[in-house]
Amino acid sequence: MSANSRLTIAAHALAWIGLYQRQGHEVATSEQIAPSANTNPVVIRRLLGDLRRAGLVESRRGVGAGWSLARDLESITLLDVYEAVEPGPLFALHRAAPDPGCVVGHGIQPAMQRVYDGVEEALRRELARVTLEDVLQDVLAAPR
Amino acid sequence: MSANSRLTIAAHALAWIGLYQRQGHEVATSEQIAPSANTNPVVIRRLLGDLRRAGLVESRRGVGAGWSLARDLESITLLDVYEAVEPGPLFALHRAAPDPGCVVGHGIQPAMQRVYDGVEEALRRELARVTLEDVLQDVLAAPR
DNA sequence: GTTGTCGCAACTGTAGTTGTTACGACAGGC
DNA sequence: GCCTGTCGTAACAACTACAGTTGCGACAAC
Repeated sequence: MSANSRLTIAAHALAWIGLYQRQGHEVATSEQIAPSANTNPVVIRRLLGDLRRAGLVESRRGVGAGWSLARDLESITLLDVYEAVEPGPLFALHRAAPDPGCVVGHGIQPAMQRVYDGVEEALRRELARVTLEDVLQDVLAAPR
Repeated sequence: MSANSRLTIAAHALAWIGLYQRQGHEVATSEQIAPSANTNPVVIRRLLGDLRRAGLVESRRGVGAGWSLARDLESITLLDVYEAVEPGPLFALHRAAPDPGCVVGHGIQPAMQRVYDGVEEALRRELARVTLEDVLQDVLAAPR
């Protein structure tokens, strides 16, 4: 289906900034992060812009500018990141409204919406269980 | 994100066939189902073709042909339908492989894959809880 | 004023989904 | 044998989403 990697790249950028700051640096630039994720600096800036609007990171402009975490990695869950970078619902209802004169067409949308609400809730619970600190520790524990 | 309605339309078609058969008809045609879902018969045939490959419906050709359920609505869960019509994973990893020389780039993919496996498992559990009989009953209970 | 970086708009390329047309394959009725 | 209705499937266009790229203005430190 979607094959959308926004959440992956956003988590990558946050873990990178967190690790970089622990090594004593103040800020990280999109030009530093981009090669690690093998993408373009503008892609990083777009995603970090979403995260800034959600209050997860801060940016400074001018010479010596860059990005820094607004909250600890322990306090940021993947659900926070997901909500910041993924706008729409997981599953869509009918693109064009079904026939309201048909019994099925009339009742199917609320029925499916209830199911989809439950599915999204389960997905959110699962994402909320993992913090970015967990992700970073898992990354650092990877075999060389 | 994806805004993909394949699961919705597939469930709609199955509920429609199930209800139609309970009204005493042998088979339903894609031309009958399509107007109820407000889409094209070929879209219905494509989705029902996926469901036939998964063993959920059967099709007959020739005059008087059409589609019929291969299993009871009670025994078909939305997970069965999801697996039949949705090919790929929910979240993708990096489109281009991250820098293996960077600590984060090296360890991020297995770390995120573990998270995504858990999320998909939660989604599957949730979809498996709902049968198409549940959906049809919910549809029939909708206010007029 | 020079420099380095973000902020953002514009455009392209690629892929997935949907909608549509067309036509062959098949099976039943005449 | 021919006609008819339906599936099966290919081909194509339209639309959307995301990724990638370029360009340039805004801003702040020096």
